[in-house]
Amino acid sequence: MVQIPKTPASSSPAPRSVPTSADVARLAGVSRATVSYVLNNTSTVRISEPTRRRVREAAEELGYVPHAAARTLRAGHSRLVLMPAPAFPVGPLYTRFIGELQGALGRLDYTVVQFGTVGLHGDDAARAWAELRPVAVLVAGHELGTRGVAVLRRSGARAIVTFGTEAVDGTHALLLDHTAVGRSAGRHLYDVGRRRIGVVVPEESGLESFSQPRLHGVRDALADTDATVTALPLAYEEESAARLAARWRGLGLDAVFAYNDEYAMLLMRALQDEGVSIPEDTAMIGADDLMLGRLLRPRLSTVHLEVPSGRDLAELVDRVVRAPGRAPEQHEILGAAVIHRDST
Amino acid sequence: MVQIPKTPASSSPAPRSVPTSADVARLAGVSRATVSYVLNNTSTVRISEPTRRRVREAAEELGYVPHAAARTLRAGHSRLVLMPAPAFPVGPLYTRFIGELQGALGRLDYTVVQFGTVGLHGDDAARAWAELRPVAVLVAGHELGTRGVAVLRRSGARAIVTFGTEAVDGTHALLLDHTAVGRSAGRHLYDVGRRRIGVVVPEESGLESFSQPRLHGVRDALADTDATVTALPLAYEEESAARLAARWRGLGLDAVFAYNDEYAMLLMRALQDEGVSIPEDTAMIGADDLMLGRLLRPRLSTVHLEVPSGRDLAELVDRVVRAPGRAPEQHEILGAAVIHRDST
DNA sequence: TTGAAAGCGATACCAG
DNA sequence: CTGGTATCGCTTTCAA
Repeated sequence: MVQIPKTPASSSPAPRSVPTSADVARLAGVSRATVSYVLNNTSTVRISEPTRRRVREAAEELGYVPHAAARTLRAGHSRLVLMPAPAFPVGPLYTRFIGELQGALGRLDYTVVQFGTVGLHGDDAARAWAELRPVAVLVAGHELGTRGVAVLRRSGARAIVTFGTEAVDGTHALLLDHTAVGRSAGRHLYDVGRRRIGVVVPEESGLESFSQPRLHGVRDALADTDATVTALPLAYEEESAARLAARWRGLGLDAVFAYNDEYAMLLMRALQDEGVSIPEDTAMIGADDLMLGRLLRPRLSTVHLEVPSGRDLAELVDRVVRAPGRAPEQHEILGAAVIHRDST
Repeated sequence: MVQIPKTPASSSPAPRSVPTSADVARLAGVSRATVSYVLNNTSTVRISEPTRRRVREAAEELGYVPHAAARTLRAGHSRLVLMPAPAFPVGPLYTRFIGELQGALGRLDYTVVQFGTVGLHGDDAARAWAELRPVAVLVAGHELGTRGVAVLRRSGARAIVTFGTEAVDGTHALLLDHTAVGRSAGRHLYDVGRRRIGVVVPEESGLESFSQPRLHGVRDALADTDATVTALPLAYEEESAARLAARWRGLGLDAVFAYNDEYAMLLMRALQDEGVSIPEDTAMIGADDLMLGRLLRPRLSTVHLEVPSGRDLAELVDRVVRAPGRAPEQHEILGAAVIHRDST
């Protein structure tokens, strides 16, 4: 790591103690109850305008900030919507989705928080989340067992929304059926006349839940045809791609679905370095519709994923929180559309 | 958005009420105090082994999960380390950093949480964070004014660590001096014999705090030379790059620092499509040392950023939390090293 | 070695 | 319209 010289700067100000609503009440000359009424705009009770002003001014002057833990304790539940922080680099798609979700839920007065999950797994993770008594949890289905769901439910979570390839019992499930991605890719390659089709399967761990369904989707799409499907393990490194490219002609493939655009770029480079021409010798399609696909030559065909907007999910969460008795729903939310460019 | 058909599934289990430590005590036949002692491994008090077991079994059987809010309220502070969730796509570098940080702080028994910040700014954001009474806050310096710092301090935050281009008063500052990146790039281009140097400045908002220092760094490095520096506004879109490439020959540049590897890829493509050859006509260098740079042809020279590991930062946070009286420190943490490949 | 009880801060009854 | 006050779940003294 980079050197860290130590440079003392200005000294910190005297850390006065944290003002509470009692302090505000004292300064405003009212009771704590009144402070609470005013600051929460409680409508069931009428407070005179001068009193309101005095309270607000006192709060302002003291720099009063309500104590979320106290409120949570009293209320029995927080306004926290918990989701795990992603453990891998996320693309613009996901970032935008999260941003929308947070914005929308924020407007509905929830607090969205991404929980650091490194080192915690299964039921331990569920317990750690439950300690915060979140009102809702959004989580990948495979991170949550039946026990985890029970723990969260019992700890007061009103909405548990899972996403992944299969529904988790007792939760609202958003099904991301990646076989659809593979099916689209497979069908497209078949339609452009290819019959010996390779499918890149990343060797990086953590990607299996995407890569396997994508592979199976291709198999699915080509099951009743004369086409063959070959799985091609590939690590996200130049050497791995070079090795695969070196034995490419021996494989006798005329098309490849490269898992996604990034793996496609890696493999395209290696193949071109080997003198394999795309799309003439081998057609190639990626997935995710990243900018970089448009910057490759030939321009990369890709499978564009359609996911719901963060706003839609926010609405679902709010609906479930407010009607917690509702039976869990399952939503198929992953759409796939081929974007045909020059590489196929 | 994708269609969402509704498919009811199994009904949810009976939502029993949340077990508290009192329930555990009752089941184990001990007092609540004893439960607390056992579950927290309090060392100042000795509990018999059989009692410990009874308590633990009771907790297990009830699925007891402690209530973080109650604990926080009692303790006067949480173990929460708060940082804003990034509002833009982050690369592998940042993801790894966050992962390490969370892991390391988790091992020190802190809970790292990324706070959804969309729609909140300045003092409002600081107040929202303060409500959670975090023990530490990690935040980009420009998101936090003097008032924000005061609010957080007063609400009990023991460590406030800012990162950014300049120190924020009253906080421990991690200085990410991006001028160093520009300086490295500028010096390198000069060293390989280039004199008319362009610097890409992204038009996307939110990137100014990186792009401006990088630009100034180049100016800095070339201040006392015969080289010229030209700022080149560029949006991350193909058309914008095409427009820039179209007037490239008129600009008469023999080198360009492309802000980072992604903008470099965008511009390289556009220039090559215009028939500008790299590095002969124009040398190009990126930054961030992404995988994609190695996949371009020519392979992209780049500025590799050296940032501290998440572990180092975790250690700093822990140290500051435990010795809150300490004067704020300023650390220069950004190292920059040129990786010379084929594009310069 | 264990238990009783105070109290953290905010809220929502119920009296006045 | 406003003020006491009990309450949420947990930790931690102090007594037994």
